[in-house]
Amino acid sequence: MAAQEISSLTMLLFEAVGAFRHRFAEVAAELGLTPLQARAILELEEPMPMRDLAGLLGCDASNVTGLADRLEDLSAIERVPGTDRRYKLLSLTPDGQRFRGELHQRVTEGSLLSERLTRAERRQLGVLLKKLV
Amino acid sequence: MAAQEISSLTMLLFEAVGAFRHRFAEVAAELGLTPLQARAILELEEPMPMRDLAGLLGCDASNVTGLADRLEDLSAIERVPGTDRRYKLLSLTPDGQRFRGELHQRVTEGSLLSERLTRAERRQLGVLLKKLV
DNA sequence: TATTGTTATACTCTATAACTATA
DNA sequence: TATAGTTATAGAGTATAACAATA
Repeated sequence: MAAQEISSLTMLLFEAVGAFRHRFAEVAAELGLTPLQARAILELEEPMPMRDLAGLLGCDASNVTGLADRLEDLSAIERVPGTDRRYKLLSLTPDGQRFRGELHQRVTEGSLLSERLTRAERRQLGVLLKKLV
Repeated sequence: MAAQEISSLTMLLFEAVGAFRHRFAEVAAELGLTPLQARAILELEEPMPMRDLAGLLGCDASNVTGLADRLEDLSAIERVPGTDRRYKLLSLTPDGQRFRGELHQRVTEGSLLSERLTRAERRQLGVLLKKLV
């Protein structure tokens, strides 16, 4: 039945992401980062307003203040003024870029995505997930 | 490049699950449950040892003690002895079954999984996620 | 010895509400 | 008025370590 199907699939999604969450937390910890800090660094390919980062992280904007503070303490980012003076853009420093490169590499190494899925399946998964965000 | 692909897909997975997390938290709150309590109730289709539930929830077994305590306070579950006296099985009560039915229904209503994906795509997503857990 | 569950604890993540500054 | 960011706070989730009971 359909109802069962949807909620079972929702549970399955939660279970699946759990495995990634653990591995990701390990990788982040190896670099002295919390998982959320690591996610932020990976999302900051380009400088972006704090509010946009909150959107990508799926958390309230108020939480990004402290997150950005700690990333500044780590010399990973800096706040740069936007054209509109209300905005502060978060921009990776050279140290932040190095964090980002390390994260990319370590997240990739031994990922379930490469161990359990073929390239075609990963592409398929990407298409499906993009429809959901 | 492959490295980029894997970590981008990982980030996408985190972003996608975020939308579900918010909706799920709302539904749980409507019933006076925390998201984790709601997940536990949905996982407990059959009675299972506390440790097994920890596995499904992706958290340390130590956290299930307090979780089970609160679900007992809500009359949603009871601890029943297993054959091996070390085990305690968590079993839904009639109240717990009602919670479970409500959760199934509300999680399904207006789910992104039905709004954004076709039936075939949901089946596809299910196959891919099962390979990852 | 090994495994299940419990307790205590500390840290991380998260939302809400009230605030300031800018538009 | 509306929006971006900040601050303070409380609640939820999480792992670690040490422990008792059972196998």
